[in-house]
Amino acid sequence: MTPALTVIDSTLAALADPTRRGVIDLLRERPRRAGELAAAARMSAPAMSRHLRVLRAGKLIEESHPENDARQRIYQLRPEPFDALQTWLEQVQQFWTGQLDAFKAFAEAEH
Amino acid sequence: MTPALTVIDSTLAALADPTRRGVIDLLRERPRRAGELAAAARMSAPAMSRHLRVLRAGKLIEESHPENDARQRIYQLRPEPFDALQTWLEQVQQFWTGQLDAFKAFAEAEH
DNA sequence: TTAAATATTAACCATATCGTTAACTATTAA
DNA sequence: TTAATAGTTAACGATATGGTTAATATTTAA
Repeated sequence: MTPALTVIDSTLAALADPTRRGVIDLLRERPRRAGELAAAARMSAPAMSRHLRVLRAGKLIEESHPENDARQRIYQLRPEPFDALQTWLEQVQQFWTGQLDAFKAFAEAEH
Repeated sequence: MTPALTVIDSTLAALADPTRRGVIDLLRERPRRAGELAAAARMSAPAMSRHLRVLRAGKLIEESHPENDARQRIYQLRPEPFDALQTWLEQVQQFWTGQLDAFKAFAEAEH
């Protein structure tokens, strides 16, 4: 069993949760504070905090502080894991061309 | 919180497990029997059977019987969920162009 | 300097997930 | 028709996941 790359493992694990995909959707528009995200998900701050930790660990988001208030944490998307996932997806999708090849070989053998 | 499409929910949930991604990788080459997949994953047949059920439920794979032996079940990949996932991924990745727009607007306001 | 605000980590609980072995169904082979 | 084969479903246990509230920094405001 070829182990799929560990990189996309944390990415897919992070994306498997609907709350975290909701965060991704929100961050597509613009960076947001942790509190905003918790409110948007109608969820306690600690619960969101842990989701953000998972997204951070998978490097899907990054954290920063606004210059005026060091208590707040602003989160924004990072493109790399999505790029890596897309690369893997494209590989998988090539199975279809492989299917064509297999059919071609089958037709050859058949003739 | 915009709920991300339910379609990709079962897809991502299915892909979040490394064993199931291993199955996907194997099926990229060619269709396989349930028993082959269990052996490749060094896992009991019941365990693999349930992974296959998850992949089937998400329509990532489909089942068929060989014409000569109706006991066996052959599994092969289905492209649709991967296509849907790629579409979602592309939408997410457009956040980057959005970021550029935001920067442009910021620069305008700055001038 | 004391209180409020922002967010995290800690502790806890309910449920889901993933593996095992045992039991069962369906089909093929002896 | 009886036994073997291929696979699934059932039952169970260990661990992971995701939510809650309480406690803990840390920074800002009064």
